[in-house]
Amino acid sequence: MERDPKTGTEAGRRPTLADVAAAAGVSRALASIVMRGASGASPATRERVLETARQLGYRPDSRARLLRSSRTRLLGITFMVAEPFHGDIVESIYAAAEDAGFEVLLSAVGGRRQEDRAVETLLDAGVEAALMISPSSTPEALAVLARQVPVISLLSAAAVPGVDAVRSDDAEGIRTAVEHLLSLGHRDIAHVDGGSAVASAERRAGYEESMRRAGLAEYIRVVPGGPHEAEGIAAAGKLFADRKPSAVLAFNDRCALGILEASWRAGLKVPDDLSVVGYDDSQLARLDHVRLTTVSQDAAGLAEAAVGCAAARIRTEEPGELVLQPRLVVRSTTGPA
Amino acid sequence: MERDPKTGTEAGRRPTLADVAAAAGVSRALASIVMRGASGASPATRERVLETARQLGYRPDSRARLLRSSRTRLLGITFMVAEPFHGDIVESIYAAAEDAGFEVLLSAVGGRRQEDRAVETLLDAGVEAALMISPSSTPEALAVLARQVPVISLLSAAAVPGVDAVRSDDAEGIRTAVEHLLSLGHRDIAHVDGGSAVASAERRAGYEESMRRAGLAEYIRVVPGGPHEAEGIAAAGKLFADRKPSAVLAFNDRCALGILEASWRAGLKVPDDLSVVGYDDSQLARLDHVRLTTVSQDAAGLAEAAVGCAAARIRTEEPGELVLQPRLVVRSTTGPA
DNA sequence: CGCCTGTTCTAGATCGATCTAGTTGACTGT
DNA sequence: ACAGTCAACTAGATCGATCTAGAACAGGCG
Repeated sequence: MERDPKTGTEAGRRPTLADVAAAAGVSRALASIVMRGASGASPATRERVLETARQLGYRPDSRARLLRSSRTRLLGITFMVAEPFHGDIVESIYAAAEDAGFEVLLSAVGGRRQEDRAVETLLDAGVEAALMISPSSTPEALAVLARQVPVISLLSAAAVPGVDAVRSDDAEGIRTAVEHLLSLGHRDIAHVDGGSAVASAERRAGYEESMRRAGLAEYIRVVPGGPHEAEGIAAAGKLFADRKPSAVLAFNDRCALGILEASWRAGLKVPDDLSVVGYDDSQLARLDHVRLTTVSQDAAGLAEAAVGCAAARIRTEEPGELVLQPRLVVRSTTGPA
Repeated sequence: MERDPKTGTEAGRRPTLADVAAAAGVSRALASIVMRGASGASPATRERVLETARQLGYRPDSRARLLRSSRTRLLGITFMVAEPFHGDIVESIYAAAEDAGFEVLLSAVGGRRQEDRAVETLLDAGVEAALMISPSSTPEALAVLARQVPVISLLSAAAVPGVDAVRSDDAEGIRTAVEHLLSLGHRDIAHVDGGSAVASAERRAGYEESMRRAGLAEYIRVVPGGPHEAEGIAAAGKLFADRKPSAVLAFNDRCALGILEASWRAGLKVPDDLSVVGYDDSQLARLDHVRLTTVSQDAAGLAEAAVGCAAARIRTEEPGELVLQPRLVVRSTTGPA
């Protein structure tokens, strides 16, 4: 077996804490104290150990660390690869988790792979909490899960005791969108809903109430839609065939994109002939050629709240439900009536 | 501490292998043999141990298993959350890995989080190989990485010794697309390239050669583009202002989508006034309202090849570069000239 | 009966870290 | 000078699995 004459450790193998300790002339325990920044080491030794660690290229083996300590500092996330907005949130969670001193483990849901399998993988890896984006499991399954590990549901209001939820106030989001359209002089404002998707009911209710409060009850028109482009297109077709409104509130960005495409194909100019508002402020909405006016769910804010919520739960506090205020982002798909 | 009278293990805690062994009346070692399906246990004991494990709801702790054994059976993947086609591949890798007996660990690249950080996380978790989708690291960085762990580069031909590459034959893919258009009677076929994106040069070269070979050298027209919708739109604008071709070959699906949108907005009918071909066969292309004719990179095939390649590398030292043949998927955006 | 072969099973070391319970030695106050 | 306090450090147990080496026991054969 080859050995590095300087360090005495085998070549090719990853250096361990014991190697660092031996090279620095201290015990493993002290080296451990230094590596995790705990108190109990003199500044001089600390410096020396850190320096030898750097020289050897030491990186702690997370498996061993996790095995021993109960605090794994690991957050698990389940998400759907096909959902752009999930991707936005995942990116923000990485940032928020890093700031909070957590590592992140991802587990994708979709296709052949079901949510329960995804969560199981995370648990086996030893995560301290599971952040589930738009969980599709039954309340019962979530409740069972929540007994093993703190569970935070993102984007959907989990009516399960023991499961915390972080989401934004959908009714309020829709209200700001309606107000924006009103201020532009629109009155004939239709809504394409999300069908059976999560949060669809809340958004529809928000739309209806906002319209009524503005004295536009007679203009209320809800067209059945869904969370994907195709459903937006179909809904737009129905809408145009019936009576073209001056503005449409879509269930989400993808649905709005469908409406935009249907408009272009029908030769309608946006926003001159039709104003369109989406929901989510996903990457899609921000693309140069779309520039969709949309209600921002503030992925960064949601992510930060979710990570904070997880951290609180791990400390055995009781956070419960957290509702963020959404914010309207005006871009180029809305204009005067 | 509460104890379950039946099993003798503490309530609330996850049962360990020792608990199972005690409950079944065998040694830990034997229980281990049974759990991992190794030989050396009588059928009767095997059955008994498995049954008690099931009753206790035992799940092996992967951290402990991984710590001890060098075979972690863990594959790491780096990918970009914002790329739909990466999502397709990730889903397929999950399936392929499961069939091959591997677990999958995801690490997202993008935004604040760089590729080297993402890979480091995977290494710390103990993956046996790293599958990097469209790696953006420098060849030097990849080479350094490859000395620590088998690295498989997906979608881009890594010219780094020690790094295996799994990709599809881009020139061939473009060729089949050109032939499809020729058979429909098209002659004025333009190409919107991918700018500085990976594989852009290969596809452009494939286009030029196919055109020349068909005796259509005079029709060769390459418009600078890029891998996103906005760039497709801009290129289409330039193309239509100059002289509208009868068909366009886009660098990828997102670029093709941009061209489609520009066409709709310009009042052009697809495929009557213009045929459009994409590349990737991502989810985007399959959406009902898009139905894009595209060159399929066969995410499932790539994933399977990559996982197989990783498995081979882990066992020994062989594979090198693997090139798959792409396949044209004809949908609704191409028609007779 | 004794020797050999092979199967079934177990004790104990081990992976790389953390954590508990000390030990050591310097410094303080009376 | 002596007990008491505190910071700096260490030995050894520990987490939950795997793995090695060898024990116990069966059956087959001369």
